[in-house]
Amino acid sequence: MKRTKPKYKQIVDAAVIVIAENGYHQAQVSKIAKEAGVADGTIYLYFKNKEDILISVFREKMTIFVENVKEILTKDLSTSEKLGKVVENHFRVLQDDPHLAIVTQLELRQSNKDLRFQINNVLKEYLILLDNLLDTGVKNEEFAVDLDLRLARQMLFGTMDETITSWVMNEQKYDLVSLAPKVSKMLLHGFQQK
Amino acid sequence: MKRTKPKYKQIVDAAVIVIAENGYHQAQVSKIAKEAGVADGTIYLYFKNKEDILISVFREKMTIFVENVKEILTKDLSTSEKLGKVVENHFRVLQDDPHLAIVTQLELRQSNKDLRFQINNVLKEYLILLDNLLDTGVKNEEFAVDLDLRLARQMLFGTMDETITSWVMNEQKYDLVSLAPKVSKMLLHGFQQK
Amino acid sequence: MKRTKPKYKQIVDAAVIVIAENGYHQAQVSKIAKEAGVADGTIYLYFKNKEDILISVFREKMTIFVENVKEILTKDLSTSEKLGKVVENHFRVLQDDPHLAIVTQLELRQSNKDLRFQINNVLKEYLILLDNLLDTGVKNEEFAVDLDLRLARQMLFGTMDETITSWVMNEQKYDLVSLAPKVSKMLLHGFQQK
Amino acid sequence: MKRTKPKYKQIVDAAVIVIAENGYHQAQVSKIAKEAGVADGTIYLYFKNKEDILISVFREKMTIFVENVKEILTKDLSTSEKLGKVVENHFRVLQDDPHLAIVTQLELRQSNKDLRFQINNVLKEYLILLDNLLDTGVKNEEFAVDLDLRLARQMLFGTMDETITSWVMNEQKYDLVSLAPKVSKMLLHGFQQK
DNA sequence: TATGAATGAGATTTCATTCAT
DNA sequence: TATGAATGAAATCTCATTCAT
Repeated sequence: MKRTKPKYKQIVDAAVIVIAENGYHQAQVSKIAKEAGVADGTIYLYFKNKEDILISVFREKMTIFVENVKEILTKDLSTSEKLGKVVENHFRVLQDDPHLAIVTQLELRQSNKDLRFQINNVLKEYLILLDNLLDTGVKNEEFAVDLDLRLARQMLFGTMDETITSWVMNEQKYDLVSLAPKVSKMLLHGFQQK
Repeated sequence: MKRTKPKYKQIVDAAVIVIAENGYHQAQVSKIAKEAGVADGTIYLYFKNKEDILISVFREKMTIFVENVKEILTKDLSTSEKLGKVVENHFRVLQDDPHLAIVTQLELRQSNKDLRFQINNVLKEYLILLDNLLDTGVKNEEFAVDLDLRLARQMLFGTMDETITSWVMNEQKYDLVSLAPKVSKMLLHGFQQK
Repeated sequence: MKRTKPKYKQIVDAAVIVIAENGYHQAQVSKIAKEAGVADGTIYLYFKNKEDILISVFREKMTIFVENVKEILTKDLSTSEKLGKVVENHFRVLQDDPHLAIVTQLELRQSNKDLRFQINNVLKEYLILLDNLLDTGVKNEEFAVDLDLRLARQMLFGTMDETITSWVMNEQKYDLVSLAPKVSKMLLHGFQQK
Repeated sequence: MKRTKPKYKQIVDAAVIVIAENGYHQAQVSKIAKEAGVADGTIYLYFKNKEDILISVFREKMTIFVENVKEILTKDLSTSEKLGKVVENHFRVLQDDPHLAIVTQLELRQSNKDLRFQINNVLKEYLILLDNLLDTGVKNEEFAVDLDLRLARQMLFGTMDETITSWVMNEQKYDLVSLAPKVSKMLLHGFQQK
């Protein structure tokens, strides 16, 4: 279960491609192995089972979101500006990796409850960062003092998620990132409630 | 493929129960048949295949949402007030039918891409009503004139959806309907953008 | 799990043939199904899993031994004569069904500990009958009064088992049943210990 | 394929431990290698394949039995007394090495027919010694003149084997060696048939 | 000699769907 | 209409063995 060796990364990347191109239920281990250029059995030197591959895909890729957002949060910007950057980042990461967008928005949701539970655990770290951001906005009075943090975060995440899913289901035909400012603007107005 | 005979409804209702109680992947046709009190083969006199049962579940239940929203839209209320009623209705219908909430928010999402595309088609009628509502709000200047209708609707639906999913994943432990006013308030501020 | 329908018996009989001809580890479910003239899946309408087929083979066939011995025990014969008949019966049943002999003496012993534990449970009924026979012989003073029943039964069963296994490993080349009198005679002398 | 180097013995001993503790089917080559403190690949410098390890286990351990029996046969004792010593030796060797008892009586019997045929070949040397002993007993008229040597040996070995297997399956809870005199006595009466 | 990462063949079981009755 | 026994395709994972170092 070495998570640093290049072969580990090879397999994770192969999994994203195979799932995106074949769909969750047609992403057999043998297909992933072939795409990664290894034998079927080799997969099991790096992953406990198939579910472990999928959760790893999500964990590895989620890192990008989390790292980026962490960096944004350290910047010398207003909370509103930071929120704008967060939305833009979320859209950009997925627009830049169309395979990943399909996997996170459509395919990985077909997983069973167990796997989704694990995915949610990974997601939690990201959601906490969003919570922190919103909390800061309330504290420094950029957002309404009586803002319900949980609802606000659900609005933030739900809006981004639905926007991206629609974009993916429309076959990524339009430019997602360019919608970020409008989305941020609406969300900010919602949070400001002056 | 008679959709009026009582047995048709029996099977749809059985499907909701079986899926809610066993989960999507454990909802075998034979279980649904047993719950409905018919033989496995009988299912296929009323439904083309398993997918057809699931899409029917969604279609039948969606009717409630659509009927309620249509009625709300005919009322003599401001667009903002109507939007509040729509959010409350969405929350109330699912709070009143916990099985249905589990099925729509968690279980049916595990279906494959094909089925989800079909579900989205059924959903479209509901989304169009939301679009109409938002459009009216823009036209009568309750909402910002430059509101991007599609994004606004994605924010509206995405927020409601994420809020309900969180509630279901928290085992429906708190009162969902009582959150509706706060959610509406945030959304309205977002749409007004004065 | 119908154990009376003809298909159940068909599958058990097919299993004996397939195991005898291919060996335990080459007796795939699909081979058994083919030999029985049913689809692979049909097996699972009658058996919980593969292990259940194998234990059923043993249980069904063991019945013959048990029935025969029970009948012998009711006869109006001396204990020594009954013991002779028991040995002869044991040899005859296996000589008459060469496939079964291979399965019980060689193939089924390759099963894992779990299955062997279950097989031993089935065997126990037969061993108890042997115990009863020996006990009667002690009580009516045909056998030594200080005979250790457990050891005596282990000698009885162990001798029969080893004799048959040797015969099977010699490809059943000689007449097994004709050896029964000599075997009984030795055993009886052992038990009598005058 | 050096059978003298210490690593060869290391591996054989490791195999006995691993099989006894994990069972035949859970005794993977990698486990044996680990227990022996060598790399998986190293095994194949000393053994042709896995089967070769197992047969070697049997061959190495069988030596103890054979040596002991050979020594007994040279002693200045009656055939009956020698037979008593042989039974006692057989019981004692296995009682003194509980791992070995489990391996020979339960685990190695799960091997496939091929391996068991090879094991029987190794066993043959031991069985020939038993044959010789019995033959001497006939020649010097301690045993019945018309004793069927093969059957007598099958009774001797089968009885010992069944007795030990029962003891192992009863988790070696009672003293096996102390049963030897009773077992010998029964066998001797069987062979004497006066 | 020794290593251990990589290989890849192979089989049980599930379950949507059919069809003879 | 209704039944339910029968079908059969399809995929994860293990582990003995190899071979480059």
